[in-house]
Amino acid sequence: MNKHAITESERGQLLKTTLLTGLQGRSLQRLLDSAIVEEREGRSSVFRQGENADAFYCVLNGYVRLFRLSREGRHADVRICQPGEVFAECMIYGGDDYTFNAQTADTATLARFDLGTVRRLVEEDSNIARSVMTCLSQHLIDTMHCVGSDRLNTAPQRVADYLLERCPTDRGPASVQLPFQKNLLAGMLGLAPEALSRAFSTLRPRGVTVRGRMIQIGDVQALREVV
Amino acid sequence: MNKHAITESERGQLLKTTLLTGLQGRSLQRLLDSAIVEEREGRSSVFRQGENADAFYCVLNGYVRLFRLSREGRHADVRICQPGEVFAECMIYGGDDYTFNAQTADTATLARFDLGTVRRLVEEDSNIARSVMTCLSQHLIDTMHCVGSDRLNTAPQRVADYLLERCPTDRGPASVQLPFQKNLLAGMLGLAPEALSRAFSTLRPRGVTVRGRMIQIGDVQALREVV
DNA sequence: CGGATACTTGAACCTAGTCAAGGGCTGTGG
DNA sequence: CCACAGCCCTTGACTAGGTTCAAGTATCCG
Repeated sequence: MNKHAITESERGQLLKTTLLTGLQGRSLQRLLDSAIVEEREGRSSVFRQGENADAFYCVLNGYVRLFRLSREGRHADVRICQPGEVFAECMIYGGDDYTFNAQTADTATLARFDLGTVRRLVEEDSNIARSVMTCLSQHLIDTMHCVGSDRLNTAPQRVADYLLERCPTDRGPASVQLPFQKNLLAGMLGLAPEALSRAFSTLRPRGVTVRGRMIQIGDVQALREVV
Repeated sequence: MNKHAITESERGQLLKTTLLTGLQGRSLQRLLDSAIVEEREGRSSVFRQGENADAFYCVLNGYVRLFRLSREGRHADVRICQPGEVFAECMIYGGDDYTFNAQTADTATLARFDLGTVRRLVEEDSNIARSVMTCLSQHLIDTMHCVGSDRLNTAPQRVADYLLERCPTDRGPASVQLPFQKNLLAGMLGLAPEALSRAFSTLRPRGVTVRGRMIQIGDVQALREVV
């Protein structure tokens, strides 16, 4: 792992993230100054469940899986973090130890924020506090949505949802380019890779064709009926 | 529904909640002053998904189901809120509309906090901001835990988890009194009521006996093996 | 071109949901 | 005090959806 201060281009990427996008001026500068950039290999552990929490992160490049392990060693993804997303910011005010594991999926670039430092900034600067609250709120809403979706929707419905959310158009044909391996998409939707494959097969009669990471949708309207 | 200002005994209950427990003095007083108490019938809707969000709540008495509906009308609980718990505080900084439904399970007493008022308090008072962040963080952690648990554990494992968390002892026999109907417990664990019944049956050979809301555990150690 | 990795497909199994019927508790009214 | 109605919970039978294991195919990368 390679650590360094923030470069100009990384600064640009950070500005687009949920955490920093509402900030300006001095607040922005203070938070940026507290970050360190880490280059990481694929499948490197960022932190483990039960470890003492000392930092949270923002993904600049690549993907990070947040997951839990059962005692028999089975593994379930809880969230897949994409570039621009923040994770483990719940540890700022959420207890001493990480409650899940984080691992890079591929080579990834992360901005690391020290928890102690950010706690101090949050106390002093209400703009930063607001950014953290916005971030937490959005994650909570998304995660509650995930619970509901897991409990209500079948695999093909979840896949259709995912495609429709990323669909540029409302009607007619469209295509969606997956930004990562199907493996990650499966984890994101709470499915085994095989189940994802089968879900795509189920959607084929509805006009969904898959070639590698490129998904063609015959008719967006028709796909909406599946959900 | 019956609305009124906070009585002395309700004030005492509120002080024990996640939101207020870290506050004192002026911060506490300001937040308390902004609340209104509502007495509600069983199965009364507190708010609906898609409605404009204008308040969040704290449960003083009774239980509240947070749930989502599928388009075919099926229903999935996302969280069951108990006395002392706050819900929908994610709407303070989380978007304009409620993203789920809230309904009382039985007659319930709720403290209602106006979102606009609390937003102002949060901006002005960093203690209140910290309380909100703590609350959001804990909910996010709990909800992520829920996703992981849904994806990793079977029904009997989830039931065993629930019992063990509420178990007064580490070893030997114990008993747990359910604070509500099994119906609610089923929703909390993401199960149909029938599945909860069957889960209890599965645990019977492991020394778990059920009579009404009273659950007897023969040996806590043995039950831990199930998980 | 070769090897590794990711993806797909098939088959057997298993968990949980659904529908339907029966048991048990509670509260009400005769 | 007993009978009955209503509700909640349990149980059974069936079904659908997903997991697991295993084998085969495609794809990527050296």
